[in-house]
Amino acid sequence: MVDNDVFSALANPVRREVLGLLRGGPMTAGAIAGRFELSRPAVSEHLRVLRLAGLVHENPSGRKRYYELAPEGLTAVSAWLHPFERYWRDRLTSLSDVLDADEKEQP
Amino acid sequence: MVDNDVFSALANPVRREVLGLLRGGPMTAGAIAGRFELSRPAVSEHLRVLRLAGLVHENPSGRKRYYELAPEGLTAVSAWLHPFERYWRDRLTSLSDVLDADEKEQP
DNA sequence: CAAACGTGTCGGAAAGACTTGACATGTCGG
DNA sequence: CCGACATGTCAAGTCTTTCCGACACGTTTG
Repeated sequence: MVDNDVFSALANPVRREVLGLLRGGPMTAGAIAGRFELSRPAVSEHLRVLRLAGLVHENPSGRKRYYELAPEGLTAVSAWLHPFERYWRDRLTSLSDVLDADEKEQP
Repeated sequence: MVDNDVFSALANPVRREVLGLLRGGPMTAGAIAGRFELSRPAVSEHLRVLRLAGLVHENPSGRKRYYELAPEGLTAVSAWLHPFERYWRDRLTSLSDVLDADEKEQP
C-alpha cells in the first residue's frame, strides 16, 4: 500500500471494519487496535494507509491520537461508482431484460 | 486474488478500467486485451478475477468470449458505501462544521 | 481432417502487501 | 526528572499478486 489509492485502501477487510467503527464517532488508535486480533503495529499501519488514502483524519490530543472519519474521503469511490449505479439500476428494473440482453451476440 | 472479494477486485486500476470499457457494451477478451499494454494472459487473469468477484458475466459465442458488466456485482459496494454516504453528506452541508468538529478533543 | 484462430491455464520471476517483534518518540503522573 | 503509557516506525520473513512466455483446448475455415 504505497500509493494513496482509496480503492486499494478499501481492499482490506480490517480497514473497512475500522471505517465502520469510526462511524460511531472518533476513537483512539489503542481503542481501535483493541477491537481486532492483530498486533498493534499492524493496526497502526492500517490507520496509516487509511490516512494516506484520505479516509480518516488524525487529531492528536496529548499522548492519545483520535481518529475520525474523513467525510470527503469516500466521495472518490462514490463518484467512480455513480455511472455504474445508473447502469445497473436501469437494467435491474426488469431482471428478464438483463437475461434477454445476454442473448444479443454479434458474430 | 484468491477470494471473491469485490473490493479486492476493484483495487486494481486495470480492472476498474475494464469495467469502464464494458459500460459501452460487451467486448471479447481479445478486444479488451487490445486496449492495454499488457500480455494477453495478464488480461485474461484480470477477467478471471472480475468474473469470480461477480462483476462481469462471460458468454461464449463460438470461439470468442464476450464479457459484459454484471449489473448486480457492484451493488455490494454500493450497499457498503451507503451508510457512509449519508454520513458525509450530512457533514459536507457545511464544510466549516467539519473543520470545527476536528477541534472537539475529549482528554 | 488440418491449419489458423481465440482464449484459458501453467510455471516461474519480480514486486508488493501483511504481519510480527524490537526499538524510538513524545506525554503524563509523582 | 523518571517510570509508565500511547503510539509510530524499522527490519525481516512470508504469502500474494502481477506479469510474462509457452503450451493446451476447443472452434472455425478451407
